[in-house]
Amino acid sequence: MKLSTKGKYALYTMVYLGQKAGDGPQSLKGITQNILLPENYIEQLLGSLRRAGLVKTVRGAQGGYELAKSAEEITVGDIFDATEGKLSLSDCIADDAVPCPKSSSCPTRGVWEYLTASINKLFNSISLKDMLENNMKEI
Amino acid sequence: MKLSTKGKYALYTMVYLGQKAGDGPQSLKGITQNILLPENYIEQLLGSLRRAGLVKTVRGAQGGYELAKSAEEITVGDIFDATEGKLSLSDCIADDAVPCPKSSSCPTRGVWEYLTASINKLFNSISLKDMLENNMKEI
DNA sequence: GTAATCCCGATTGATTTTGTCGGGTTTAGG
DNA sequence: CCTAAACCCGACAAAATCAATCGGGATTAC
Repeated sequence: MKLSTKGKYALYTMVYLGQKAGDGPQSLKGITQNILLPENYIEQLLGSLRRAGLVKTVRGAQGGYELAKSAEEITVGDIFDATEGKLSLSDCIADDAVPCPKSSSCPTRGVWEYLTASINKLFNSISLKDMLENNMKEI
Repeated sequence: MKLSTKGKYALYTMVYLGQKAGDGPQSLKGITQNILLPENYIEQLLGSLRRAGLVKTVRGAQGGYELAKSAEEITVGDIFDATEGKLSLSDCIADDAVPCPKSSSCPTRGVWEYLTASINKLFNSISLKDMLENNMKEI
């Protein structure tokens, strides 16, 4: 079980924007020169983050990206959802899943639901602020 | 973020073997006719489960697969580890990772460690017995 | 007007996933 | 001993996904 690089890169990007919060919009070029990741790829991720309402953009010259809300209001779960798509351990409980014919009797269904809920709760319990302050130990 | 079908199929298979515990070895053909998954593919997964010490096999005619230990002693984490490989949200903290040059200052490192530990704990907290008895609610 | 910058869809190469296949080995039962 | 049932295993292949790359369009500060 792995996370794709999207979630990982998006987290790096958001941490960087968090560090620069209040300093005005950060250009894509500036961001990627700092976090050392492919410019065009990060651009795509920033698009997802924008559409999810996590960053806002200023277009045109001197434009760039910045956090759309405070670091307390953004969670790891928000960032993963925006870039990796909703957590889905088993299709049978995904939002758009066709109902499985044996769903009522399936002995693993409860497990998927429980695991999905637990992991989502975990992801949503960590804010960008926690990361910036390196608060992981006490959570 | 998704689990591959390996972990999912392996869970189905193990639940089936748990239901048949005590009834002697179950043939691959019998297993897959019940859980309705591709025979040759499940065979591969059973190989991984065997090498991980979760199932044991009886070779030759009338042979088959059965749990190698009691359902209490097998966890979801064991099954996922055996079939999907160790949980790895970020390479930088994997066992075989080359140490990242900026590891000490990386603000996301703590997050990966915390998330990985939490999810592993979650996976290890659910036994095959819990699944068989549908005990998820109370965990 | 122009350069800086974001926006976005299409395409591509690499990798991983999800199987399939063929033959080898083991063993119960007659 | 023979045979059929069954596991074992490595190689192969199709499909899907990932990780970018690219080219051009739209917006705006100066």
